[in-house]
Amino acid sequence: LTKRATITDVASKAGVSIKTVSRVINREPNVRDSVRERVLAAADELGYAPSLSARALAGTRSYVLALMFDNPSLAYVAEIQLGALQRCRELGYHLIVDPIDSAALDRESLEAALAAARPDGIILTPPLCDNALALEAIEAAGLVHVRIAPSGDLARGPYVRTDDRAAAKEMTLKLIDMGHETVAFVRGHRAHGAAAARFDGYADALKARGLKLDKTLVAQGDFGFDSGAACGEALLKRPKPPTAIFAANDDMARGVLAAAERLGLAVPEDLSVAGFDDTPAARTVWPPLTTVRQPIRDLAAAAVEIAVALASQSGDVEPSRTLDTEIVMRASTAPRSSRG
Amino acid sequence: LTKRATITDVASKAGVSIKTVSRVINREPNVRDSVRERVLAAADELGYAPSLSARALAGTRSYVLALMFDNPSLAYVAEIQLGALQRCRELGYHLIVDPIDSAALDRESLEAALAAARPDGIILTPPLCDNALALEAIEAAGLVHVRIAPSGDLARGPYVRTDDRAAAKEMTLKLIDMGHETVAFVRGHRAHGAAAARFDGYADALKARGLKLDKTLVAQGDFGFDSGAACGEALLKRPKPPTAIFAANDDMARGVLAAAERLGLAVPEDLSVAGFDDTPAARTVWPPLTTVRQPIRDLAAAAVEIAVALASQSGDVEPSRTLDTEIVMRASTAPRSSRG
DNA sequence: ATGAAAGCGCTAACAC
DNA sequence: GTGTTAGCGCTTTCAT
Repeated sequence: LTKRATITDVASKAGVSIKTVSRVINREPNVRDSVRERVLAAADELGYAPSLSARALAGTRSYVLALMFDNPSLAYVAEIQLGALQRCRELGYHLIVDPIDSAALDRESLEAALAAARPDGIILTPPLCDNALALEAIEAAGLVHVRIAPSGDLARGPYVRTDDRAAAKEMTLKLIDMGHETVAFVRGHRAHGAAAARFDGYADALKARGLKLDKTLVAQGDFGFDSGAACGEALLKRPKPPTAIFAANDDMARGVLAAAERLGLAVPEDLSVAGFDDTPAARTVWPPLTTVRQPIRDLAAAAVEIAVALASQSGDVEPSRTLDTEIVMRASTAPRSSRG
Repeated sequence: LTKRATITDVASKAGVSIKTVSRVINREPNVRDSVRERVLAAADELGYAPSLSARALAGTRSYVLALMFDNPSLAYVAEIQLGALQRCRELGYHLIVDPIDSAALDRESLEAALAAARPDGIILTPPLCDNALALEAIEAAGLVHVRIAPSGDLARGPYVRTDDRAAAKEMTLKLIDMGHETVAFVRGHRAHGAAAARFDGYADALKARGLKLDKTLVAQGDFGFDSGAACGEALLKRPKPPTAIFAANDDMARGVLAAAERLGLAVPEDLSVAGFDDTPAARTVWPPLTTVRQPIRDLAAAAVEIAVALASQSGDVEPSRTLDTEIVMRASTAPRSSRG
């Protein structure tokens, strides 16, 4: 491994002082264009890349962002990571990932985790982003933090999210407009903010079409596959079963699919099933699930952008953003048939 | 954010020089026990944690390990990460995760990725750990690397793995000993080394029970769900269909399950299905899959241990390890019934 | 608009 | 067994 070029190498090659190189690298003002170009050329030729360690040691920033999560969904976390990582690279930042055991969460271990890598900012995924203890510790440490898809308390600080309520409304409307008069809903975990928003969207849609909310058509799940199966079975065993079931996430929708199968119902001929999230499993299950796709990577990338901007205090960024979702129609839904 | 304690603070508090503190922190010899304890106590009281940046800048180690992967299975990568992260923390190391687009892999981008964060060592997951280009670049950079579950070329360098061949043999034996005379096999992707090992294990088992390998009972898949479904259908449509199908991974086993369902076969009454990997989906599919569990976290943790030991040249470590697998019996397999 | 000098917190090399 | 000194590559502060 050949030794890496340093700021001194670049400076002498460009015939300037290291401070000038520093200015150029950090996009600071007060450098003549001609000098700037010369420095840039020298840096490029030498393959110069500033040393993170030296920068962190000398300066106030660490050029590190931490992604903290306790999300049980591996697929979700993996997508978040990918999106965050990519934008971090583009911005010259490093990302450390920090799985948190929220069951054993205490102030001390949190502070230890924060102290370990002195990040410039923290990205929080749900449901950790709604954890009071975590938020308090981070705020007390005075660290920049950006929440991804927080449940509520939007005023508390920067966040990025999608409009789950609007998306759930749109999906429900699609089902109704396919001719399904009875669209049942399987709610998500009570503690999870997205669960409430998605249910509200379902209710919005019924209202918009002049249908009234039938509480016996709403089952309480917990976002897990098993709860979806149980809720699905309960709903389908009713005297007048629904012809469409909209579950608040894909895992529960897969559970509904399993229940339908056990009861000998054909999907989508006898029953339409829709999910939410567009997890990888939504595509591989049979029939493939109609669902709502969230731009998970984009959410993470946006969170990184905001965190970096906030940490470097570079001008004013919009500290929060709401991104669009997309409905993905697949084979698990169909217009209501005469059989249904 | 209150300023962090430095080595100087600890030194003055303990009444020694900073070098002595350094010795204690780095577990170097030549410190009296009484002094060591005094230093440790002072460090503890001050909440001292050495600055990564300063260490990296001054020393030869960076205290950073890189986890490079291009594995399409999010669940696998997530497990690997968890295991690696945990051990890294215990060893005072940091982990940076580095998703690689192996389709667009070239020497230049690889070197850039390696240069970006000057890690002390690299952990490679399959199939990246078998990528000649990647290995060459890393070796050329003179970096310590540990491969997780490499296909072959075990002499090339340190690795950790499980004995897939032995595990597949064991699973096949279980199926045979349940009374299944015709156990079919769905092979994994040709380029993936584990695929070959698992098939070999299947063949070993047949041989061990004096059965001869019937090539028409072996289907070629690619580790994907769809290939499993296709292979399953082909196998089950044979004049004399197998009563058990062992797929080389869970995704394909789920495909086989889907095929059986479409053909109206009950699992496990008409057909036993087994997979490999114990992915989360193996538990949530219906019926839950009998499969082989790999100690993925342990593999990652072992890889980290080896990498750190190698990077710090601390004594001699066994540079490679083979960990045990475990067979998980679930409802997708049953003794051969009269119906089968 | 540019530069000189002083550290940041630690390890390395050598004293004692 | 313990301490001293000189950097590592950068940012910061203050001159010019």
